[in-house]
Amino acid sequence: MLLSLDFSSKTPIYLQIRNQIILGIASGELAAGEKLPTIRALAEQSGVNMMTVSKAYSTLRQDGYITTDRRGGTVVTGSSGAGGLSGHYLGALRVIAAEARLAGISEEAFVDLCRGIYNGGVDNG
Amino acid sequence: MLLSLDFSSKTPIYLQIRNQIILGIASGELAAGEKLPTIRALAEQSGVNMMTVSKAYSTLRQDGYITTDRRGGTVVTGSSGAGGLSGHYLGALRVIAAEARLAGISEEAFVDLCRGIYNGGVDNG
Amino acid sequence: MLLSLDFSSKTPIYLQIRNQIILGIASGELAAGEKLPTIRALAEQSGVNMMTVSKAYSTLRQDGYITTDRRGGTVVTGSSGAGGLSGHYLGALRVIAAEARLAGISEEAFVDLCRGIYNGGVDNG
Amino acid sequence: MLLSLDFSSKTPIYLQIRNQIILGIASGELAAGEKLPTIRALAEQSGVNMMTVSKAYSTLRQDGYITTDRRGGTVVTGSSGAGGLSGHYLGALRVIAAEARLAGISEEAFVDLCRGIYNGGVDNG
DNA sequence: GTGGTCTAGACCACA
DNA sequence: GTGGTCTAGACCACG
Repeated sequence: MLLSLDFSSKTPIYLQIRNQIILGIASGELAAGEKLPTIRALAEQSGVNMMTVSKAYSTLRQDGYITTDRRGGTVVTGSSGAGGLSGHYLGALRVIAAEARLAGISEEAFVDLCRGIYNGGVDNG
Repeated sequence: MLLSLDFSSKTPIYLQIRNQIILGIASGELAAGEKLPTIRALAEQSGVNMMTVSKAYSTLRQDGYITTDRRGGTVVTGSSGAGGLSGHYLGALRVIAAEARLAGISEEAFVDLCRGIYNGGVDNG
Repeated sequence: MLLSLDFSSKTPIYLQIRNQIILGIASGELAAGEKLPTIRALAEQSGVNMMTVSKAYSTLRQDGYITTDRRGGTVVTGSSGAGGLSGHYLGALRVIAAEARLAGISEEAFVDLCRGIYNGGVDNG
Repeated sequence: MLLSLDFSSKTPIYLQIRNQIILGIASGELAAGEKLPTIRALAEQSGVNMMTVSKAYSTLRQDGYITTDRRGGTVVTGSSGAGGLSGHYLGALRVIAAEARLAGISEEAFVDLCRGIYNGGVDNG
């Protein structure tokens, strides 16, 4: 599991870490029960501060994607407890769909794109 | 075209304005050629700073959704110049799809959701 | 609204801030809609770091006690969205009740204590 | 007396052990004079480090709930030496009551809850 | 001027 | 050795 961070991106680093870990879990690259690197290790390996990684882990923990065992170590849970997409994501989807429409993407093309992405296709992170 | 802004939202106000205008265009509520309110008018009506509206209009202009003619009028173009979704949106879609998967949403449910949203269903903005 | 922090306490400073603000809201000292001090102001006034106050505000925001208006300022919401006490608090109550029993406090004395505290009595923070 | 420990809980393991033993004493499951398992036995049975159990026993001993005789046996005392709730617990109660208020729990509901918990009701540990 | 984010250190409780 | 917490600075997006 290697992270590729864009330090000049507008999305905060801790969110980039969070997102890539979620993608890793969804793609199966990170199996449920698997141990994540320690905060220190991931921070050094990625060239960011411990607290940044810590914040990423905190949000993942809050959303139920990972749990930290007090005896040391952070482990992948495998699924959020939620039963549906949050309203925030629905709003984002709505805007994306609108932009797609205006960019001339047909309904079928858009739906195919969504299906492909759901199945892990459409490479590059 | 009434804007509903959430001042306690995590998304910046100027982006909320931008997004809602894009949604308005995509839904047909704002027709191509239609004139948008002046910055001052929209700012007053919405209770936000003029700079904020200005920034929203700027990004819309940059993306080709609106144009400003010499006399200062702002009109809807009707479609972005882009031929596809920007990489930023692809990344967002990828994360949304991953979260959906982990929330237990099946491929078909997700695709149906995307189709519904593309067609303007799934209410509330 | 003055905070009294115990820097040698075992409970983290950000939690002490959080707790005292919750107590302030419940006691009515902080009315719903009232503006809280800025992070910087509270940090300086209390002699702690900005990030510590920031963390306190973040947790309060997550629990629905306050909201931050993007136009600047943090405002008291007045009530958490929750409908009941979290399991964590139930566990804590259980231990407290057990300790009270073993300390020789009778059922009525304990219940009276709880009632008094609910009504804001039993002074000192 | 079986311990159920949550290694992903925010409360330290040694405190979970301590709390459950106190609950056991208060509920009568652990009678005064009864012998507790050795540190080693409890550690092995629970899958935690001996140091952790040792720390739990130490705090219990400090608070007067158990005593250790010369031969190493640890027995239940049956009541803390204290005559009232410690200030720490009063503070915790105050916060819990405030949160309950803000969560919309009425005085009577809260008092009933406290009474029920004092009497050992409201299941699950 | 506001909050959000990040850094480079540091200390401490826990196990 | 692990995560949690804190500090004293700093930069940036937003409004």
